[in-house]
Amino acid sequence: MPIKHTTLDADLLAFVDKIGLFYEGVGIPRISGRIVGLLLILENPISPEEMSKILGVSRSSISTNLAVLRYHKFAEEVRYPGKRKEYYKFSENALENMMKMKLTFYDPFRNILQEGVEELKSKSISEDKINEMIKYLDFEESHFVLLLEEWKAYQKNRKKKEQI
Amino acid sequence: MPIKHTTLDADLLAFVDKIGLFYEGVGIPRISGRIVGLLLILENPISPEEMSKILGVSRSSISTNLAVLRYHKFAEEVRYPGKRKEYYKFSENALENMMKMKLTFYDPFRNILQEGVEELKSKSISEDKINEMIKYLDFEESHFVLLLEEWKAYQKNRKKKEQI
DNA sequence: CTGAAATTTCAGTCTTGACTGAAATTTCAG
DNA sequence: CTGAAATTTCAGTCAAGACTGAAATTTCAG
Repeated sequence: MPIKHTTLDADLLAFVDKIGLFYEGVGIPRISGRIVGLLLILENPISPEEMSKILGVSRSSISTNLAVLRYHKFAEEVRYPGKRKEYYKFSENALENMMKMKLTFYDPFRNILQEGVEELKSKSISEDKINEMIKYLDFEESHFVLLLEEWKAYQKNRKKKEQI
Repeated sequence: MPIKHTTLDADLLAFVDKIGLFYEGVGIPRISGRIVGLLLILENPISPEEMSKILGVSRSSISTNLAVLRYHKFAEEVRYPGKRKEYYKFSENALENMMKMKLTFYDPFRNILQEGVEELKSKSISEDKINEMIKYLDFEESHFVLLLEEWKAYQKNRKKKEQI
């Protein structure tokens, strides 16, 4: 049975808003950030309807922002049998998904550089700076692969400990 | 003596524009991206005046965009004695600087989370998701430190080879 | 199946911030 | 020092996109 969330303590709301501001500064809609903040502090899943009320934001805006959070696997849907409403929680593997996103973040950029170097060989351009950048991106990607592995291992280990 | 850059082959301009579009997609002004592209392919430093002409962008816009590229140590000023103009090149340590930026990128976010967990202890919030996120950020940062070290070592080694 | 309850979509508004041109300021060659 | 040549700043314009409310669509409890 889902829990009802009606309002939020001013301090908690402030916390949620700070996260929203950070998101905005990084070019991600502020409401997305505020939803993330909300999901972070709440123990139980919350419905879009409730988010709308707590954050003072239109229901439709919640809907579109949830769509992208869902798409990036940051927020996860939860359903309760007998209830028609959707509920959301902070995704189980949100952090792992976050890392995976970063892993492929520069792929399009790398493609541009790679194609550039290949197609523009004839022209009188300086290739070395571009090649160095490609090298750097590969370097970074390979490290993210390692980071991802280690994080997963760390998580697995941590969950084992919790069970004891 | 600086070299004059007047126009750019259509293909090269297309390459430069693609980089601009990637930047825009990531929330960075497109012109910044186009300047970076320009600096990447050119062998020799270029003046803001020339950038303005080649990119078809107002002189003032070049100026403000250069200011942020300079601030982030992506572009580097070059002066020629006897010439009043400034010239710019892709910064020598641009990639290293890029990495350093990433290293501190999440610091403000981490602070928000940390303060949140401390100040909001009394309230009935779920701390574990926040703590896990902090853990993740620390994890990522420590890996970036390693990455930075390795990149510097790689660079040093590469430069030694070149000298031979 | 049905229709009430919910979510999503979409056209329109509003806000933010990128870009421009003109004015102010700075920088040096002479 | 001087002033011409360059850069920077700033007010104003414009465009992109975040947010809203209403309409369309989807989803299930009954």
